[in-house]
Amino acid sequence: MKQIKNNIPLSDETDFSEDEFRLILNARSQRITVTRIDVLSILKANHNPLTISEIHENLKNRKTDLATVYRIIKLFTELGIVNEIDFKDEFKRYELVYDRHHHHHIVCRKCKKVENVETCILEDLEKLLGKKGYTEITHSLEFFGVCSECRH
Amino acid sequence: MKQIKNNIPLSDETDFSEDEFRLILNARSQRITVTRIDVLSILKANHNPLTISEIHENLKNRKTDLATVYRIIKLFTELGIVNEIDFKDEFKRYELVYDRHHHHHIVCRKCKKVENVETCILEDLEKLLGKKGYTEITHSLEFFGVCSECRH
DNA sequence: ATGGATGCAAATGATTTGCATGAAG
DNA sequence: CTTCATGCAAATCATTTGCATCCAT
Repeated sequence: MKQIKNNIPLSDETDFSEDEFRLILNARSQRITVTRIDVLSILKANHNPLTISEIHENLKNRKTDLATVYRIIKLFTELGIVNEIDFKDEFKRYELVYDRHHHHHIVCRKCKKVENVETCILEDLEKLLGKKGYTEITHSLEFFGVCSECRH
Repeated sequence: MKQIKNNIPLSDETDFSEDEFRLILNARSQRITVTRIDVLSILKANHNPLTISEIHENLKNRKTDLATVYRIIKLFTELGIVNEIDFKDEFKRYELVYDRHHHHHIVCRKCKKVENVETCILEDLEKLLGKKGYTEITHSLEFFGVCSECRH
């Protein structure tokens, strides 16, 4: 499923508004449910990549099944609402596509703290790959290190 | 386990020689077995990231258990002989650290062909992160696209 | 009303582990 | 001969799926 976000009028906010979210779901005939809105809120409240079980824990005031979280996150990923991030962990993490601009992460190897890295020197590289004949190029980039607090 | 490759005299080849391999294993009191040497050869013969089961298939003239392949690859990764690569697939892939210089990949989304991307504009970025207080910084970078043969 | 979303339980599939045996040093 | 690597089978664990029920439209 292709991202459709670009076909939807976007607000000036850096976050998805709930209205925008509703538009995206409607455009794909996806129902707006309490659980889906809850997951959106959790992602909005945590500007950090979350694992499936972290999202699930945040939902546990209401009784939501893990399978449902998997299904919702899969849907959100297909709709371009969420980015899947691999930190070479055992778990995938998911982050709201809350910035309209691309960014990356640096993860502390010890405390697992995540900070954003805003940059796009990679655009040139993608152009280079375009010349090699590739189309629809995307990339994923993660940094790993030990943060100042963890370095004793 | 830290990479120890830097403590070992390196040949001028771009590939690990078998001697070098033996030195690395010896330095860590790891035994040199037929299966381990076979896995090394398979990785040397395929300068493309391989999945565990691809490695296993290459071994199936001799009867090697999948669990053994997992164990060997885990060891090789810890020894710095092999890099683990995530292509947002369902499978992890492993590639011999055959170049002494860092490189990345571009993967065709359709035929899964892998090409190397030689570059290191990222060194500047790592310096930047160093100023932020991070140490022991590494990164992982993958590109995804559709190659010219797959674009009809 | 009707089809899609969810809960529940069972299945799947990659990866790991315990244990007995065989091979490397 | 002693320790560690391997084969085998079972366990583990994240993720997926089938089905009945519930809820959004």
